[in-house]
Amino acid sequence: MVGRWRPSTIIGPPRRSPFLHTPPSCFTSPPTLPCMIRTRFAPSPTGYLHIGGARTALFNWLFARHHGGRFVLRIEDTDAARNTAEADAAIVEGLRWLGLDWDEGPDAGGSYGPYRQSERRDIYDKWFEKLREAGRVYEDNGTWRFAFERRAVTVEDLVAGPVTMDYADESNTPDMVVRRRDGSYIFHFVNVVDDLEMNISHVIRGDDHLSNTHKHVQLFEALGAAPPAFAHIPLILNAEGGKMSKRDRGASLDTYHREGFVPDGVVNFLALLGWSPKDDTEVFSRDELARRFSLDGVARHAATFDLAKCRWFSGRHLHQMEPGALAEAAAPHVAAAGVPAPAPDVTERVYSLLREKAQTLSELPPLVALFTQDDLSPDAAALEKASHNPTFADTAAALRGALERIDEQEWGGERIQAAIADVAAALSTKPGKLMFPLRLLATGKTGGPDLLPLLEILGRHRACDRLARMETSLVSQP
RNA sequence: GACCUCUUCGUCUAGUGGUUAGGACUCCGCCCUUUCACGGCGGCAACACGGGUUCGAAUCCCGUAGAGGUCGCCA
Repeated sequence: MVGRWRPSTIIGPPRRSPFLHTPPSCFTSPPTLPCMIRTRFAPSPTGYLHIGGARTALFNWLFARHHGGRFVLRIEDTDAARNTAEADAAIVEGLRWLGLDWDEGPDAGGSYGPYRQSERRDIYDKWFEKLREAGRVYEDNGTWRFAFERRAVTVEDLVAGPVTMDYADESNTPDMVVRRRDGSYIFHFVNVVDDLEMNISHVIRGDDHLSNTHKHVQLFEALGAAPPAFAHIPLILNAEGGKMSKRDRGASLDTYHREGFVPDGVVNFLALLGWSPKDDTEVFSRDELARRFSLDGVARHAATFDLAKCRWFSGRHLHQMEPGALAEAAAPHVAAAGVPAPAPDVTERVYSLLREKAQTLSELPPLVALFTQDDLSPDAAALEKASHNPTFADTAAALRGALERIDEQEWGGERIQAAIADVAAALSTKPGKLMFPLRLLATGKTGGPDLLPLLEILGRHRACDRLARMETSLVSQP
């Protein structure tokens, strides 16, 4: 495809063509080596990391990692009025939680810093002077406007393809303010200067910047630089098909953190929201995504956010977690729910039993409670099941009696199973028929982890104690 | 309003002139099972609309409608 960027073909100096932007240039030498891919995520700290921003960051990260390039974090905090340190932290925390590590940034250093726009004033002044010397800006009521070339400009977008804007039509494209009365600079200018100064090779950003790109290309040209390659990724829409706003559930990334979504699952979900591997594979690790990611697979159309599917991806990744890692990840949620953590010696067993029962970490506390809380009371469904079983009282008594007769030293899955078989024989029924009543007695729930291992982990004393208490609650029903 | 972009099951998507339009989530049914899940099998469900081009169009062209974006001393 014309204008598509091919690493192997980029070997000489940048091509200069003021009105047809052909991406990208390779600034580095020696020219025989493929040029360094450098992408950046440039959020404005507004108090939270938006789900769309998170995906933009992800795509930039995936592209850089795929090509062995560098991923840069740059904070666009030129609007002092609404930027705060806390807002700054929210973005960093969000990216860390997703596992998107950056090679250069405010806290990571790098040779293109500083990485906060509020600290780059001198750099902007320098480039603005260059613009003035070139006669491309003029003063207007105290501000400084950039004079566009009044011609058609075509951007070869790596996702959208060629997009032409006719700058001869001034009504749509008035010369833009680049410098405010107070001497500060506006977004378009600082954004271009920073991408230029930081040697960004590929600008991967939201579709909402597609129309801005023609302005940026003109700015790059006026600054005497070859523009980077551009790739505009489609926006994320809310469940109603409208633009995702901060009011929408799930718009802020920390929601997923708080609600116990597994970060790998969220990454997987986000990657497939607008990008396709072009086959039927759905579940990817972060590394697999990086290996397979390509701008060719990025869709042109916006995608509607579906929380249920995100939950499913979380579940798929949760099911694959090692019990120890799962325990660690679940611990804060378990603690927050006021549920005691399992004893260290049984932690891995507990979590390997619970692993496939949950899709998110926040579903785990009530399941962990089955192992660590003895003052459980039967839920409504359990009460109903027991009350509808005319022989429940007899069965319960027999089961409790049989388990109580097991010697402390012999307590274990096999011995319990034998006891159940004895009761089954005495009651002329099948052992399998007794499992459900026993579950009701042991947990007060109609569902849950494997019963025998659960009883084994509980130990004879706690198990029998529960049986007795639960029998009272379940049998004394009207 | 002008300009730019988009439009395949409810949702995420595959599909680049010839397919029974495929997969996934959700939902429903069955199987597995000591329960709940997991898993397996099956089902419901889509080419926005109208014109062309073509032997043949989801795929190419034109138009219409709808949606989104840009047009700020916000980013």
